[in-house]
Amino acid sequence: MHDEQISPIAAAAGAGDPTPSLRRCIALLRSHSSLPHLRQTHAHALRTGIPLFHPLLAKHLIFSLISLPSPPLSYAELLFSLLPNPNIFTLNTMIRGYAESPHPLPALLLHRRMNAASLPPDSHTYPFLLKACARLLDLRHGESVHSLSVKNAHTSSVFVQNSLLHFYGACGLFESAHQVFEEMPVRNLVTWNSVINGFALNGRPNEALTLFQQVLDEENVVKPDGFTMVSLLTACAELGALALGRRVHLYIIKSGLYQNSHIGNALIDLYSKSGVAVDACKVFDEMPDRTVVSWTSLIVGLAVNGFGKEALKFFDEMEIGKLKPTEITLVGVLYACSHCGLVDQGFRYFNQMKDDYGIVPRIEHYGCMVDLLGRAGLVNKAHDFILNMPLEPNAVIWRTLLGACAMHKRVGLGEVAWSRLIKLDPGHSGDYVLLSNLYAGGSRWTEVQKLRRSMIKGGVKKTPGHSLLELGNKVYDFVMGDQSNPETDLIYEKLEEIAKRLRKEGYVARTTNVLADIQEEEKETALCYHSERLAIAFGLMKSAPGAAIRIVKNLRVCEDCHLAIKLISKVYEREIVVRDRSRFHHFRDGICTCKDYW
DNA sequence: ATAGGGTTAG
Repeated sequence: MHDEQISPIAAAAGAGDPTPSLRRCIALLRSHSSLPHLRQTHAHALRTGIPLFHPLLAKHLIFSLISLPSPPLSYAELLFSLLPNPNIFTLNTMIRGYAESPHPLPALLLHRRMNAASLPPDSHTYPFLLKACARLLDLRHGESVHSLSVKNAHTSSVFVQNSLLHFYGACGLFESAHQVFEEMPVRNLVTWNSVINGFALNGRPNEALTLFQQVLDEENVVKPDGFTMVSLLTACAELGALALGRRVHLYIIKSGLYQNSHIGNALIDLYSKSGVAVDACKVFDEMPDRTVVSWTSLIVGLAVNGFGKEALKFFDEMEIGKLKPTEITLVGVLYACSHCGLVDQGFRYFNQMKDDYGIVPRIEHYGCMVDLLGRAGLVNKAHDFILNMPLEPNAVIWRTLLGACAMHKRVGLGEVAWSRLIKLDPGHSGDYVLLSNLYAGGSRWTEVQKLRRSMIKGGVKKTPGHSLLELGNKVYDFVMGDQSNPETDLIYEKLEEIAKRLRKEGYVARTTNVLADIQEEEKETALCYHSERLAIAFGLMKSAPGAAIRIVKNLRVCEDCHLAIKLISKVYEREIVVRDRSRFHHFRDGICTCKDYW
C-alpha cells in the first residue's frame, strides 16, 4: 500500500521498474556491512545516473546504515529528510535507529509526526517505540503507545506483547508487566525472561523465582537459557538468598550453561553478596572465559567481604595478564584499600591510574579517597582533599565525610559537611541519622532535640530498616516492630530469652544511637526490636543448632546491635553473617571481621 | 525488518 503511495515519485525518478544497475546497487547495499562500503556504493549509484533520493535506493541505504554496529545517524537523517513521502518501512527503520541510539528521544518525536500526519504504525513500529520509551523511562508515552496498539488491533503479535512486558518492567511497573504476561495466550522464551527480569530488577526476587519454577514445569515448551539464569542469580544476590542461588547454580550445571561467562560473573556476584567469598573464588577459578567484568566482580566481592589484600593480589595478577582494568575495577581497588586501612597504597593507585591505565579519576574515585582518609581517622585531611579536588563535590562526597566524622566523633567538621548536605540533598533521612548519632555520641542533647524537631517539621521520614533471612526455600522479611509473622509471639519470647542470656554476659545496651528511631520512645526496647534482632531470633528458633545464620539488611547495623550480635554468636555458638548497606560482618565467637570499624 | 542479560564510592 505504501509502495503504491510512493510510486508516482518513483516513476518520476525513472524507477517504476528497478533498472539492472539499481538492482545491482541494492544487492551491494544489502551485502555490505561497513560504512565505507555503503558510501562507495552510494557514490557509484549516483555516478551511474540513479537520482540522489531515489526512493528504493534511499530505503535500502537507510536500512543498511541503521543496521551498522554504530549507525551514522546524521547520514541516515539527511537521506531521510530528502524523501518526500517516506513509507512505513523507512519510518520504522529510522525509529529503530533512534531507539537504539544513545539519545532515543527523536524516535518519539517521529512518532508524534506520524500521528500528526495520520500515518498509522504497523505491527513492527510498536516494539521500536516501546524500546525508546523503556530506555527513556517515558511511562506516559509508553502507555499511549500501548493504547494505540490496542486501538489498532496490533496487540496479537508476540513481539508487541513482549515489548510491552519489557517496557513496563523497565519503568518499574512490574504489576502491569505481569498483567500483560497473564493475558498472553502464547509465551516464548523472551516472554518468560522479560517477566522474570521485570520482577528481578524491581526488588521482587520471590516472584521472579516463583515464575522460574513455573517455566521449569513447562520445560517441554520453553527451556530457560543464560538470560534467565542471570536474572535469577541477580535476584538471589540482591536477597542474599544463598540456598536458592545454589539451586539455580545446580540447574546451570545440569543444563550445561556453566560455560557462559555472563552466568559466571553473576555467580561470582551471588556468592560475594552472600558472604561466601570462597565460593566466588571457586567459580572464578573454574570459568573458561574470564573477562574484565569477572575480575572486577571478584575484586569488589573480596573487598566488601573484608579480604582487601587478596583483592589487591588479584588486581596485580590481572595486570600481569595484560588485561586492561576499567574505571569500575579501580573503584574496587580503592574500595579494598579503604576497607583495610591501606592509605598509602590507595594513594599510589589513585595517583597512578591516569598514567598506568589511562583512566581519569571520576567522582566515584574521589569518593573512595575521602572514605579512605576518613575511615583512617584523617578527617581533616579528608576535608582538605575535598576542598582541593578538581570536580565539584556532590552529596555523596559530603555524606562520606559526615560518616567519617560520626565514626570519629568530630562534631565541628561534621557540621561543615552537614551544612553542604542540606543544600545539595535536603531531606535525606540517612544524613539526619548520622548527625543525630554524632551529637548523641558527644552528649549534645539540645542539638539532638532540635534536629529531631526539624526532621518532623520537614516531613523527613527515616527509611524503615528491614532484614531478610533465608530459611529452607523461603526468604523472610523482618521490619522493626513487625507483627505480621504468624509466630510473632514466639519471636518476642525468644528475644526475651536472648536478652536474659546476654545480660548474664554483662551486656548493657548502648542507647546513644537509638535517637535515630524518631518515633520510638522506649530506647532499650526499641533496640531489641531492630529488624536484624527479629531475624536472628527467628533464625535461632528455626534452624539446626550450629548452622550459620545469614542476614541481609538495607541499612547499616547500629552500634548496639553490633555488640549484641557479637555476644549472641558466642553465647549461642553460631556463625552469624550480616550484609550491611555497605559491607559484611562475619560474627563468630564474639568477634566480628570488621574489627568494630564500619 | 519487529522483543530480553552481568560489575560501580556512602
